[in-house]
Amino acid sequence: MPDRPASADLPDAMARRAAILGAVRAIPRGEVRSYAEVARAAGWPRHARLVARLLSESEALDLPWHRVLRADGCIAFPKDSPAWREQTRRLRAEGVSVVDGRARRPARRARPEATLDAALWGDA
DNA sequence: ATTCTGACCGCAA
DNA sequence: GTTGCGGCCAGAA
Repeated sequence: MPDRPASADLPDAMARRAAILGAVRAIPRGEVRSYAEVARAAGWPRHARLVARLLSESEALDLPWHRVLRADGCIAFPKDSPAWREQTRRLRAEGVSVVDGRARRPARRARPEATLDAALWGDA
């Protein structure tokens, strides 16, 4: 059974693409994910870079691309670039706290009684 | 085939 | 907290 020349893995590529775009669409408003998290959720760990590539291509596709950030919480674009500003704007519009191009995660507060022991063993 | 590049990551220091 | 570096994957030259 001959030929299926060079691109036997084209279907594979399509599957990855579909899964990844779906994973991006699944990010709820007001939340953010890293490229690697999206890749994992899509079932293709180690493909964080592919996520970035697909997002850059699918500009026309109406995706919540702005909810995807680097693993350190920073916007992936160069600081102060047009895209950088746009992403900041969109995130803030959804209630995400962005400081200097970086999304702040909900900070855990350390009240006196909220100690490690309290968390583990209960303080009641 | 080899090399370069990119909206990246994890981990050691 | 930060930086550096090797690792990773896919497309273009």
